[in-house]
Amino acid sequence: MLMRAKSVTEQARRAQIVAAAIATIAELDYAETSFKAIAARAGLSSTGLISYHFKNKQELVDVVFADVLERFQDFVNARMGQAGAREELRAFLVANIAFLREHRADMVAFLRIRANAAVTDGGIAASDHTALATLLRQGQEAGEFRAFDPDVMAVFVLAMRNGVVLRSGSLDLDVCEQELVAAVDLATRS
Amino acid sequence: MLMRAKSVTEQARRAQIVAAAIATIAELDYAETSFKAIAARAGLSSTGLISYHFKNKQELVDVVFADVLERFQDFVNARMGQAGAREELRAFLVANIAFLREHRADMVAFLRIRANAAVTDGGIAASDHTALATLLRQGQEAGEFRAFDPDVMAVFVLAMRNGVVLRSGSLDLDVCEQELVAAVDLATRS
Amino acid sequence: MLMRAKSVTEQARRAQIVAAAIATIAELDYAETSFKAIAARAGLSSTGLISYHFKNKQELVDVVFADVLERFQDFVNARMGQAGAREELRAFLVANIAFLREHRADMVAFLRIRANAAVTDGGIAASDHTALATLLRQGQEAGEFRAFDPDVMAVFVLAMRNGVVLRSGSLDLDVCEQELVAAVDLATRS
Amino acid sequence: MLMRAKSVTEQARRAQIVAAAIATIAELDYAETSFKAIAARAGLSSTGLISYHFKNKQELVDVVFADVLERFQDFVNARMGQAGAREELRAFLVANIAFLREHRADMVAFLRIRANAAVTDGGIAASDHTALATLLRQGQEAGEFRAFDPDVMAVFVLAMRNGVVLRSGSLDLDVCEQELVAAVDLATRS
DNA sequence: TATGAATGAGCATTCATTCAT
DNA sequence: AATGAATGAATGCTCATTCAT
Repeated sequence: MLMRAKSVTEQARRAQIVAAAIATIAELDYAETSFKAIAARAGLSSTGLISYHFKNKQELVDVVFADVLERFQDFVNARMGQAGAREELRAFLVANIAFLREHRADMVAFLRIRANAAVTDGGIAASDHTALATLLRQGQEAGEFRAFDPDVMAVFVLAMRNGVVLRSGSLDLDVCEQELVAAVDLATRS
Repeated sequence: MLMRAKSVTEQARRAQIVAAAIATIAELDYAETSFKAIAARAGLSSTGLISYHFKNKQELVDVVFADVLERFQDFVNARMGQAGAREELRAFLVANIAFLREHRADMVAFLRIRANAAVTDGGIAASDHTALATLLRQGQEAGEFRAFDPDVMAVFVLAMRNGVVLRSGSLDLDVCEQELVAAVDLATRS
Repeated sequence: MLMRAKSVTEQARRAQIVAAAIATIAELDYAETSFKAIAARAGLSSTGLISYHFKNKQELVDVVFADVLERFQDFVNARMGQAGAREELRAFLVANIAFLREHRADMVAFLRIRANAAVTDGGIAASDHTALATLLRQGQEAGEFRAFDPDVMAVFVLAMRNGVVLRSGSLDLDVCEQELVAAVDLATRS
Repeated sequence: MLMRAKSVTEQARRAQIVAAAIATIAELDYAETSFKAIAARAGLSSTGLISYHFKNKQELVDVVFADVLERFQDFVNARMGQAGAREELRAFLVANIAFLREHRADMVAFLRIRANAAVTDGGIAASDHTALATLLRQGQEAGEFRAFDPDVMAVFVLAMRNGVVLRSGSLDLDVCEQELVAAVDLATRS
């Protein structure tokens, strides 16, 4: 696939639009997120500019999704690498809550995009799940976790985190973090 | 609140449209669910007929939401009423999965509507959470559950169930049920 | 033109619908007057009944217009027949205000229909004007009125009355009657 | 009230649409005036363009109304400023007929909009009446006019003018002007 | 006759996208 | 690269009218 390298200003503009799109999706509903609303938030004078920088709305959504995912993964990965699987799982959860604390809009936008299943990629979208399932499996092999279906447990853990994200407006995140770590540990350890 | 009794045909048509709306929301995205798509699925010749039977889109969505919620609650309540809180919680989870098995589209539609926050009611929408939090609190007082924040734990439990619903296309529900019951029990019992 | 005689109940229903249409046009704008609004005011269970009794909306409007006009003319004619033209003109104006006092909705509806030029008839619509112009002409020939264009003066007189009708919500009709009689007399007498 | 300055093209398009709206309202009924009819008259390819330039139909109607009113008032004011009240009243009437001669469609559209009471402004809509009533009152104080209710007389005078406007298709405006001036003078002078 | 369900054209409005500048 | 004007398809909704019962 041949594609021209993007210039610096081009990249800056795209980043600006992506940021505005995230803010818009997090503030309004996904269904209410229009180019007009994004352009207003980005201080752009025309929605045409969004179409100029992104092939279509789908591409913009995909880029937003990938952008948040990458920053999320970098953030979480930087806080993992613990010795044991239990500790690693705990670190994962703490990192998730930490990211949520600092980047609530990003996580909300991310979940809303995923909920509306508009992501074209597919592969990337599931990477979250796969990595966690792998960690759980390794912990089981190491005898740190009890016997359970790692894929299903991964669904559970990520769902709990998502629940916290969607309720983060009305919940105390310190309490959530503590309870989440405790509950997951109880549910998984051998 | 005065309202004329609805005729049998009227009720049948409304039920048909509600069913078509559920199917549409479950199949397409919530954002893509238009009167046209619903009418097509219901075999109606005109979107005008939907407007004839429902004041506006909001009312249709509200009715769909309330309809699923009522059937869900009847279904679950009929399977609860156990002696202890641990058993009650288990029964709640089993009933949830059983409903999902039989009415997957309903649950998906329900969650998608709630995710897009378009429900006018408000009170009803949270009843799920409140009832569960109360059960957890009672279990704690009875000494069956360990100490945790009941509201946060209710968020966790419902989030896990939601995770199963949204993944139910690719997961084995028997496994999910077993794992869900086990995980929640481990996370909550004293 | 052959047409079956209308039964008594048929006539009663038509009269009921016509009355409801008048009330609706007078209360709402002409543009907002729908079959639904008329049916509601008539206590009818279906707009289909209006279509059953009237070929289409145009016919209903025409009938409403002719109905008000006929009652108006009967009312006014019963109060005219004075000796001289000046007295006759005065009687015409007094009768107009009297009709307005008792049948404000009818006159408002009448004017609104005419303003929106939806009347098919044409001949009937102008009869008001023709009769008045004739009276003015006769008064001129009798030497009671000064020289003026009778058609134009008829437009003036009817316009003044219309102005009173449209403002009758906020004006004192006793004052209006007095001023109208005086002004028209001054403007016409020789 | 903050609003971005409109570009030259923008202003030109808006003016074009306003002109088309006036022509449409004057030609068709007010009730029949749709965006489609206006777009056709303006040579626009899409009704969407009207929505692009005007927030909604109400704003377009308000702008049309204010536009005609402003041009009318400028036109009339430029022809007034006479010494006495009688002369001033006469100048007002002559100016009205002159404007009608040159801008019949504008006046018809204006009256139709007002008749259908769709004007949001409210304040401006009545200025016509207030100014005239004031002139009449001043003329009475100066002894030029006889005793009458100035508000009612203002209603009469404006109603007469409106009558001429609505009949201007079938009346000789020269005759109307002459008769109007004479009739009003007779009805008001002391 | 009367009902209310059904029809399909029409409405204003929003939207992503294109295009000339 | 950026603007904003233009396009036309799509949306929810209303309407007069038709039709089976």
